[in-house]
Amino acid sequence: MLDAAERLFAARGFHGVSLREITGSAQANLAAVNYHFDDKETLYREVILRRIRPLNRHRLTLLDEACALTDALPPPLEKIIRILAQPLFDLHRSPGAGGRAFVQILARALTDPHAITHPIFTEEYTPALTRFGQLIRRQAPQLSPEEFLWRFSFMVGALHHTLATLHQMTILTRGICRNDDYDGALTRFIAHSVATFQTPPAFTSGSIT
Amino acid sequence: MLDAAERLFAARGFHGVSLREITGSAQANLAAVNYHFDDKETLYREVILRRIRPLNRHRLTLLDEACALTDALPPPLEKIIRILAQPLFDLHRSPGAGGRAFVQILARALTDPHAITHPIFTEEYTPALTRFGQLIRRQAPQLSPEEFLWRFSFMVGALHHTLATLHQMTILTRGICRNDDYDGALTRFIAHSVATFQTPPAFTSGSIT
DNA sequence: GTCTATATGGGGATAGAC
DNA sequence: GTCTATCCCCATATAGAC
Repeated sequence: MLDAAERLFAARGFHGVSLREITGSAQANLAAVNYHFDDKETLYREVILRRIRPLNRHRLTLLDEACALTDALPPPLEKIIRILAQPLFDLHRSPGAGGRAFVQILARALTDPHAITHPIFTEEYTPALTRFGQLIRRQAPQLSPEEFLWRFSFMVGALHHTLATLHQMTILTRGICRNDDYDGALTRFIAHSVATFQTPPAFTSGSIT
Repeated sequence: MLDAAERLFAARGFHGVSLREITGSAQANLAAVNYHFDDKETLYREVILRRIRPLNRHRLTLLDEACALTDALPPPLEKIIRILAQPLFDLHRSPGAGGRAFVQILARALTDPHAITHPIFTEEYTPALTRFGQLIRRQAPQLSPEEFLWRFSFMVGALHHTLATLHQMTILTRGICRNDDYDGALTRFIAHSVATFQTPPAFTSGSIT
């Protein structure tokens, strides 16, 4: 049931899917949704929470392990960013369409402003991102806080956009980049992000102290 | 009418808005939509086309002018990327909420897979992006085609994600980056993207030339 | 041409049978 | 607990009055 909902919500969004389609696709009956979950919104929330909590737990565990290895120092940039990104790529390629559907929902939620999902992500996703941000920051002390945060936004955008469009890379690039080239995409994303934070501060045409 | 539709579609998506809300907000009556446009989908298309066509015309004009200045050579990277990005930032800050709403719709459409918008963007937006890609490519000959296209995807993601989340940067960064700092965001995006294409191929953890 | 009134279908939610 | 049948509302679209 959650699987069917996840797939349909990913494809057409919250308002684009009816409970009838979901229960039909899950070979359950209509009342089951309102019995097991309270209503459509709660179902949507459960679809997301089921994935997002283990995802961030997993990431933060890896991050703690990496921090333990380097003792007082933050882990290398390359490692932090891999821990941020790899679990998403793994979800995307995991068996069944569920992981990929979730990544689609995630990418959409990060750009949708007033979606029902907004509070969920503010509570469940942004804090984990912030933790990554803090560690990366310590490896990029040459950047002003402002400069750093804009670049962090660029990185987050690149990551989620790339995951959301991964399934059509073959067609978009006329076969040069392949949909299923997870390793290529991940490796290049990591290198790109490391460079993002290592590039020296640019000439600033305003504000900066 | 188009303005009202644009604002509401941006906030809640195609399925999340009813024609009643649109006509109510535009102080028109319900039947007007079906008279002036054929149906809801056509209205949505018109909302998008009204902005996207002038946007890309403007971009391509600027690009042609820039190419004319450098004769046979492609314009500098920094200039190409500014022409790509600045019109979107300008739209975002243009008077009224319309431009910002459109940018929101654009960002969503680029990550939504099966949305109604998909064919529109394949026809009206991707070709312009491709043109920019070709010119940037000539300024990044050291990259393999594959490497180049992944990085191009990162850049496109960073751009649209940044625009889609610009309105909440103040809150996300606790005041360090400001919602209305268009110049700061644009300048940094350009510098970031130039570096994206100038970073040497193979994975290196050293600093950038 | 514009708007009122309505047709027609589908939506979420639920009462009550089993 | 599970499912059927139904309630009631709201959606889009349109026919026909002015």
